[in-house]
Amino acid sequence: MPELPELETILNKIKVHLIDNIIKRIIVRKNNLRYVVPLEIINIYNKKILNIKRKGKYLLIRLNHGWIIIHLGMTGNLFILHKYISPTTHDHIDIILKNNIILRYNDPRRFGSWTWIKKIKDSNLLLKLGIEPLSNKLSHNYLFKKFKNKKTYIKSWIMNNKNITGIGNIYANEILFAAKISPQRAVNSLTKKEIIYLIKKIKNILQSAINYGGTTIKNFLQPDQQTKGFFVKQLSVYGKKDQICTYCKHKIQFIKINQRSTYYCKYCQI
DNA sequence: CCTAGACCCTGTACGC
DNA sequence: TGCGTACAGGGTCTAG
Repeated sequence: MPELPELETILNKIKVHLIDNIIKRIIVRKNNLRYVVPLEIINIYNKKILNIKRKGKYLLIRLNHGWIIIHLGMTGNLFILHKYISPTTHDHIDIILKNNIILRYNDPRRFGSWTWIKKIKDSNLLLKLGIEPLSNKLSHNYLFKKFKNKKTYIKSWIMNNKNITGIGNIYANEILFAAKISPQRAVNSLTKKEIIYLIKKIKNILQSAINYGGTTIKNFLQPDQQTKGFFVKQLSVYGKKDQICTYCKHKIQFIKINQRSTYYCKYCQI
């Protein structure tokens, strides 16, 4: 489910409730997520939250003795509750805050993870991550160097978090449509002009999706547990197999690339 | 190093 | 309506 724009939306909505607040305790109802939830998290009592930020698709909650690292996997969601509500089947973790606000983690498929690290530089998960797509590090020079002699499909490449963090399947499809580049192009075949245009579209699409509060296909809801992500109305190709391309009126194609659903227009995307 | 494929888990949508 | 199957926004691990 959640890619960079959804994570950014969640972060912006929850941080006002978390920063400088005190975690009274953490209730873990189910600890077998992608990784077993560690005791360092279960045993947190009366600790102040110093900061919270996003890196790629991870949320990093800073306490004075370490960091809680949250990944939402495919179906994870975080909600702010202003009063206690009985948990439902997949409400696996509650962070109980001092003023009885609760940050609740729901994740039906349990592909998400809650891990603990003492220092960022100790974290294998975080150190392997590539550059932030909305930062200045995403430049023509960077991509040109990385693309050299590589035949990887461009879609696989931009979705690989070791290259660029935060771009998942929905936005990879949308970005390549906007950039007019076929998802099956080998990265070393892209021209300078195409790379520059691609970078522009990566930034445009992600920023626009953040502005719309993310994309709700199935179950993504913003932390108020009611608001959906309205970027879904802006989608051009994702989920639109056999529908008509708005530019050329041909049908949107559907193929699989590395087992992931891929939608594109074979006339607009070269 | 790289890539493809299996796998983790539950919910749903669809065809018969 | 009920059942079986395929598929879903993520990432890791293994084999080749």
